[in-house]
Amino acid sequence: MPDAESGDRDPDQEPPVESDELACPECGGTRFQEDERHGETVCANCGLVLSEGAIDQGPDWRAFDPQQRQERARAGPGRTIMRHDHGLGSQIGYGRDAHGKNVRGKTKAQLGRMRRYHRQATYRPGADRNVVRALSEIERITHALNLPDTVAETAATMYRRAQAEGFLHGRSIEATAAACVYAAARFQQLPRPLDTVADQAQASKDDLARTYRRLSEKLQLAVPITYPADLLPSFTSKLDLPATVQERARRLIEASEEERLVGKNPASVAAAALYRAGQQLGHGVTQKEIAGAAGVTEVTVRARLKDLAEEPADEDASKDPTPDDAPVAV
DNA sequence: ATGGTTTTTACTGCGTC
DNA sequence: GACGCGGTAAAAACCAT
Repeated sequence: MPDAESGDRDPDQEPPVESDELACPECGGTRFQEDERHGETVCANCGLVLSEGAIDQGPDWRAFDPQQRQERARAGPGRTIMRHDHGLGSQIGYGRDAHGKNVRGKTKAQLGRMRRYHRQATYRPGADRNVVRALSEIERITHALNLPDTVAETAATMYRRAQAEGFLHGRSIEATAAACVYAAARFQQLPRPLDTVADQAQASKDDLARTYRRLSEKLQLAVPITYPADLLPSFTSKLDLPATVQERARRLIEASEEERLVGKNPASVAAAALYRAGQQLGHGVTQKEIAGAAGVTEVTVRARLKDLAEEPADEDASKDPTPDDAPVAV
């Protein structure tokens, strides 16, 4: 039976509910203040500016058909962290001036020179080329892990910070990029196990673990701990289990004694919970399958089964009031 | 480096299909 | 006999100090 206070877990930790999209990379806080005037989002806890220039990324015009779209478009795509120049680079075009007239002769030659200088000035081969490589690696890993673009963006921000602080010296871009994705995923409560990330990355697990550790030290990342429940969705979809199993697994974890689960690999806890929930609901998966999905061994799953509650916590009545109880007007 | 804890590896036995 | 499951012992990995 679950104890009375099982409803509110981790009393010492702030409940990560205020913002379900983001946690502050500095302090892990999840409460944010919007500074409209400056267009900034600021962590309410430590004051770190999380995003600035929070401009409306969409166009300021509307188009109702492709022709209007063509006519009204003035600017290129929106600002994005996923380009080495944030998508804001400028280019000097060919052939025509601002009035649409052809340019020739002296002016044309001048434009050519300007183009060359511009290119040389804006595209710094060293740093930017590496950023380009890192960003494409971040994007690749993120997608391979079925993580949303917001994770890639957080990872990209982290990577830039890492580079700005000289973290890259003597370290591989690939491992650092992967470490950023791993950390960013955890920040957004969409953790992936370390070895799952390593599988997709161009780095060994050891390499990734070491790099991640150093990275979080260097950037003072307050990465929130991984809750087993956060891993459930990923495993559930891997095994094609119904949502009811996932929900029951979540309640099984809730009903368990917390002391027995701390320090244990959260993936193993999630795996055991899904296994037991599946059994109880007649959607049996084998220990082998669930262990494979979670990246642990069957032995470990069995060990966790002993730590896990036998029966799920009480149904959260407030969440979905059962229609049967509702008074029926005749 | 060290020592405590957790996880993995390897192996065994039992029941079921 | 193959498979799933449960267990154990020892080695390996991990982590804080």
